[in-house]
Amino acid sequence: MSTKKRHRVTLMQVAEHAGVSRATASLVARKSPKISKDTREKVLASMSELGYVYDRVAANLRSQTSTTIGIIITDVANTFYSELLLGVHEELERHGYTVFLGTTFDSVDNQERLISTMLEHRVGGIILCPVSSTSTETVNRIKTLDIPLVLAVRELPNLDFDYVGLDYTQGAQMGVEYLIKKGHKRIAFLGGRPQSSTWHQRIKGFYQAHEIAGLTVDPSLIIDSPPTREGGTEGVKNIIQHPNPPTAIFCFSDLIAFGAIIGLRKAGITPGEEMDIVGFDNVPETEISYPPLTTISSFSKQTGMQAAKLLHERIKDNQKETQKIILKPEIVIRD
Amino acid sequence: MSTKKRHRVTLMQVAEHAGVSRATASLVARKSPKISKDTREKVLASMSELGYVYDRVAANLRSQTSTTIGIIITDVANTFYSELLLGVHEELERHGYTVFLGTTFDSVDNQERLISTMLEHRVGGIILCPVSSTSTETVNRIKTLDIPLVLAVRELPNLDFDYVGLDYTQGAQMGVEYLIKKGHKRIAFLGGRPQSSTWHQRIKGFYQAHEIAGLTVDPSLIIDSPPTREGGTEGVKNIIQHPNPPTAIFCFSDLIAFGAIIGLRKAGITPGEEMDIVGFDNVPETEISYPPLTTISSFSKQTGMQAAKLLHERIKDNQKETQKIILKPEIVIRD
DNA sequence: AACATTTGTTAGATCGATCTAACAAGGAGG
DNA sequence: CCTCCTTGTTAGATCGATCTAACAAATGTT
Repeated sequence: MSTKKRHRVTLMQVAEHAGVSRATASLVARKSPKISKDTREKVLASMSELGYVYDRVAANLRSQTSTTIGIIITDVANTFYSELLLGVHEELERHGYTVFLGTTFDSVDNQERLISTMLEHRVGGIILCPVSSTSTETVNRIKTLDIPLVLAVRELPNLDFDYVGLDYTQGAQMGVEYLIKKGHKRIAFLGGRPQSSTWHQRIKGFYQAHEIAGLTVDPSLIIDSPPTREGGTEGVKNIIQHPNPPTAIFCFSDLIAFGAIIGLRKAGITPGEEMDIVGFDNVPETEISYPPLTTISSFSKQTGMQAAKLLHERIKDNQKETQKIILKPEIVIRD
Repeated sequence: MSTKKRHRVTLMQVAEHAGVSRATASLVARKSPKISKDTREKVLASMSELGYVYDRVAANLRSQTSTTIGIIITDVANTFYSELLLGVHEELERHGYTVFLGTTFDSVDNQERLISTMLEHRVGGIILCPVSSTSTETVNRIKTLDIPLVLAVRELPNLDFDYVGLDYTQGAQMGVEYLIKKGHKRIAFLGGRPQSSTWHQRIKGFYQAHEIAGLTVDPSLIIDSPPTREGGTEGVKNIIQHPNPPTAIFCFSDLIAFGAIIGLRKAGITPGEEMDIVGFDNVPETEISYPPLTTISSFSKQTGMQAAKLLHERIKDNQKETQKIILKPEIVIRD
C-alpha cells in the first residue's frame, strides 16, 4: 500500500549545481519567459546532468492545483465503457491531465471508496458513471468540496450537474419500431435493473413504440436481469419457457443480446430466424457477431469525449451554468 | 491543465477544533494505537463535523511514499488489454493502490510522455506493456530512479526486469499444429509487426509446427500488418490475391482474425469453409463471432493479475531477484 | 544627472501533511 | 522519596516545490 523511495534529485540540488537560487530553477522548470537564455541553459544542463525529475505532486500541493482527474466507470471489460474511457482519455490527455481510473462493478460501496480515494488524491475533477442507486449525499460530498463533477451515461434526478448521455427513450423506441415494422406483435424486453434511470428511459421508449403502433405490452414479457452477458443468458430462459413466447426480443444492451444469443442456441433456437433480436449500444463486437446484430448506436466514445470536454470547461470555470448533452441515437440495421 | 482549488479543511484546523495538536490529529488520521480512546473520538468528531478530507498527496510527499501505481497499455478498446487492465486493477486496488492509466497506441513518443508524467506524479511503481521498439534508455530511466517496474506481454531482450507473458512460441505452434492436423498444407501467417518480440516468438512456433510435420513454410505467405482489426482486413487482401493462395490462416491475434473474417466476406469467400482461420488471445468476442473462432487462449486477465502481484512484491522489496512468469497457452477449439 | 521603469533573480514563508525527539503525567519498584 | 518505565501528546523541522515581495542591474525618460 505504500512505498519507501530513495531521495530524488530536487530543484534545490539543481539550483546549487547551476549556481542559482531555487526560485530561479523553479522558474526554468516552469518555462517562465522571465529567465534569461544564459541562466535557462545553465539550469537545463544541470537538470539533465543530475537526472532531475519534476515533482508535480509537490508543485501541485504548493500551488493548490491539480493535474489529475478521476474517471469512474462500471466495468472496463465491457466495451461500452472501455470505448467511453477511450474517449475521455484521449480528450483529457490532450489537455495535459493524467487519469485515475476506478471501476465500480455497479457496487455502491466500491463507488463510495473510489470517490474517497480520488478526493484524497486531490483530483482536479471527476467523471462519474454513477451506479444504479447512487445517493444524493455521495455526489453532494464532491460538490461541497468544490470539485468539478460531470455525470455520464446515467443521470441523477433533480441534481444540478453537467451530464452527457443519450436519448435512451428515443433509442428504445426506434429499436422496437423496427421490430414492429418487420411484423412482430409480441416483443420481449430483456435485461437491466429497474432501479436505474437508463432502464426506465428504455422501457418508456418500449411502451411508446407499442402505443404508436396500437399494440399493447404484455408485462410478463419484461424480464430484468444483471446487465452482463451472463445476465442475458440467464434471463432469456424466462422467455424460452414463457407459455406464450414472443417472436422478438429487444435487449437492454448488446451485452445482454450476446448473452441471449448464447442462451437461445443452447436451447436449440436459432437467433435471427426463430427469434428476432435487437441490441443497444453498438459495441464493436456487433460487427463480427452472428447473426449480425441490429442495434441502437449509443456513441460511447462520443459520450466520453463530450464528458471530458464538459469537465475541462468546468475546471476552467466552476461557476458557469451546468450543461446537459443528450446525444441522438441511431439504429444500425444488420440483416 | 491545472485547477485552482478552494482551501481544504486541514489537519491543523481539525486539531484546533478538537483542542489537540497537529501531530495528534495526524496520528488519529493514521489510526495510531498510541492515541487514547477519548482524544481519538474527540478528533474524529471534529473531522466529520468540519468535513475533513485526508490529503494523501501531502502525506505522501512528507513521508516519501506513494499510494499510486501506473499501468501503461497499448489500447483500452482492445479487449485483450482491457481484460489485462481489469486483472491489474482488481489486484492492486485490493492492496490500496490507486491506478494511473496510460495508453500508448503503440507509439514510442506517447510511451515516453506517459512514463515521464507518471514519474512526475510520484507513482510507486509501473506496469508497462512496452511498445514494439522500446529503447533500453526508456526503461533504464525508470530503473535509475529506483521505481519498481514490471513488464507485461512484451519482453525486452537482455534486460533484467520482472516480466509476465505467455509462451507465444508454443501457442503459435499449437495453433498451426491444429490446422495441419485438419489437413492443411499451405498456411498463411497474418498480422503483427516484425519488430516486436511477440511476433518473433509466434513466427518461431509457426515454423516449428511446419518442421515437425515435415512441411516447408512459404515466406510469401507471411503477411505483416498493424495489429488492429483494420490491419487484418487490409492484410488479408494480400492473401486473397496471392497467385497460389493458402487454405488456412493463422492470425497474430483475434483482432486480426476478426478483421480477416470481414475482409474475406467482402471478397466473397466464406471464412471457416473456404478458408480456415485460427486466432490468438481468446478475447471474449470469440464466443459470439461467426464462424466461431478457434483460438489460442493467452489469459490476459491472468497476465494482469500476475503482473500486479509481481509489482506489489517488488514495491515491498526492490532488492529481490527478478522473476519471469511465462503462462502456458491453451487452444480453444470451436468448430 | 536624476529618477522611473523594466528585467532578471532571490530570500523567506508556505502548501498540508509526517517525522523526530523531547516532554509531562502516572504507575511500579526499590 | 527518588528513579525508571510506560503511555500519550506535542513543538519544530521537514518533504519538494511555489508564491510573495523585495532587490540589484540595466534600460529608458525627462
